[in-house]
Amino acid sequence: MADADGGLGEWPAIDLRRSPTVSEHVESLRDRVAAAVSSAIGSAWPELTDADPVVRRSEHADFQSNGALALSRHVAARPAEFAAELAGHLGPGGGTETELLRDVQVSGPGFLNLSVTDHVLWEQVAARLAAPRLGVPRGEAGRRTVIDYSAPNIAKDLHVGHLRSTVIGDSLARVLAHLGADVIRQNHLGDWGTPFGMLIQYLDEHPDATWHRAELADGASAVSAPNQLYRDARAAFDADPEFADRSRTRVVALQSGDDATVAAWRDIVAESERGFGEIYARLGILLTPADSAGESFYNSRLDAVVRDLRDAGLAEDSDGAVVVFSASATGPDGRPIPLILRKRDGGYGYDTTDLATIRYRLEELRAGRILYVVDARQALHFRLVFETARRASWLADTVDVEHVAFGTVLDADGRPFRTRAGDTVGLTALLDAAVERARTVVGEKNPELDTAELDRIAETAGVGAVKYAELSTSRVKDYAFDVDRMVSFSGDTGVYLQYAHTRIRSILRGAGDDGVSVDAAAGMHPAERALAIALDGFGDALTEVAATLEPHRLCTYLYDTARAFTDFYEACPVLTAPPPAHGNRLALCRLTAATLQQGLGLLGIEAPERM
RNA sequence: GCGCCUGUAGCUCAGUCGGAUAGAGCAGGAGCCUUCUAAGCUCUUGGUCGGGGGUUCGAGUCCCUCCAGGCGCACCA
Repeated sequence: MADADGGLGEWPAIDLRRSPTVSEHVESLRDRVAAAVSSAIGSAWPELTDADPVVRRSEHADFQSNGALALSRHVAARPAEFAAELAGHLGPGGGTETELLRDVQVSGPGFLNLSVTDHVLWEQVAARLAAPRLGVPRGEAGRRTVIDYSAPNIAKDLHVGHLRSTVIGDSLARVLAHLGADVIRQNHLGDWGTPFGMLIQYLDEHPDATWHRAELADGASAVSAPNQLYRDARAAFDADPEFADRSRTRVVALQSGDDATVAAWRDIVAESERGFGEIYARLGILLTPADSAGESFYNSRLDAVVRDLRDAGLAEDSDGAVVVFSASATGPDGRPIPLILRKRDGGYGYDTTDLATIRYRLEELRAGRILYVVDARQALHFRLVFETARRASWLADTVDVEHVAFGTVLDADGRPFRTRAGDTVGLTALLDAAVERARTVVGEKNPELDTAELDRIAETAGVGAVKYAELSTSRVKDYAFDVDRMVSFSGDTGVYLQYAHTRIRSILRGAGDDGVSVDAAAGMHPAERALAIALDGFGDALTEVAATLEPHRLCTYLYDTARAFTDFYEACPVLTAPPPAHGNRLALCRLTAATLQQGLGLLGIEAPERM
């Protein structure tokens, strides 16, 4: 399993013909080019100092600046004239950037096509290989970030509906931590409420029920055992009104702290958490019981939430309940929508609990950023919770609180998976199907693998395929759950990335342990250029993920990079190349392998040595 | 009724404060393994970017409006 930092190993020291300054942060070429253009704009038009030069990757050159199109009007020039003037302050024959830029061309209505020198590209490759963490900036350093994700219900199986929150939240935790954030993971378990009366009462009346993992026969799924208990108890609850009454009495006993009842509750929670732990381990999810802060954790804080909102004048009595009416949202009757702090029967619901979570994370965890990775259908709920927290002055403008929403998982018929209904696809069954498929494919492609390694690779590929399928599409859209597509191993899939990585490792094994020497004076094949430029953008991609909280941008980046490598692989022999191409290409291989391994690691996906 | 989200190739999806002929994958068609792993590569077929207005040098992207679908809106969480 990859560690929190993506599992990047040690790399041999490299020998540089022309040694650049080795620093932890290697500024990306895009940023360097942008700085050069910005500087040229400032020297040509002092009033435009600090204007955005709008430097992007380009199909027509290495980069392009679109700044002239928008900026020219500020100095009463035509865009093309502006661009031509700007070009004169850049590049060969112009300014002082001959080292960075080899070509500057005005094109179209005022685009500035910018190409960097081979020299500076090789230097970037060498610098990233030499730098810790591939030179990625620590842009999130010092920011304490709480991430709430996964949140399964005790005594129920994790199913496909939990997959998005779990996988997306985990990847965000990894990316933000890698960029230096102080990440605190929170697993908001559904570990409290009326179902527990039913479960505990059922156990009390059926002492012979076998639901602990230790009691199960070999081969039975320990994960499902508490779920079976839940189904049995539910069936009894629905069929027997007297049992239902006894269950309700049991809920009261739990809430009032009855020793035997609480002990039974703890037992059920602990057993379920062990089951979750098995799935998390298999999926490579970082969550541990230490990250659990479920509904029960907030019990002792709920009274204070109600009291303080009352004292603040925000809460009021309504129909026997205590509520806070929204200042911005209205319901079908035209009246403000309430958050229900205390129900008419005196109980608390999830409105109160989530107010307690945000308060705890602000006041006790001292968070600077709080992320709730939760289904998009909860959007209004979180809007009201955040609004109330602001009105109560718990939440200041300096803290970033976001509902990281994701679309609903639909079944093959386009209907949402129901949490409460049975017959959802369990995660274990899904993973087993993916791994089985992978086992077949791996066995065909690579028959000489022994059984143990075949099993290991199939697990890595199958689990990776499922996770990549969840991560590679944009968050907010609903999506149809399709097992066949998920375990498909061709095209834009996790397996493609893993496979690209293994091809590189194969080359590196063939090269032995030689140190890599980069000759920055050497020329570059077009495929080498494209690969080097792609590799240089790793930090930019990660920074974008941290800002947008969209891991699919990292997937897109890695796929593009793997494709660039594949082009290079087809066009540029490595082991048989003469110097200096041999060393330079080996350096590209090393950096690509490291970038893919690191990037996959930040998605929570392993990068195996062989497949 | 109000609010939020979505609408891009047959299917699944990308599309970077608005940028150059709208890109991938899958599926369909034609090729490529004496050469570092063919889970790959090359070529090819396929588009009124839901419709209509507007903003400007330029709109899939921003604004307005309509259409279609999904979700949410008091005591389940």
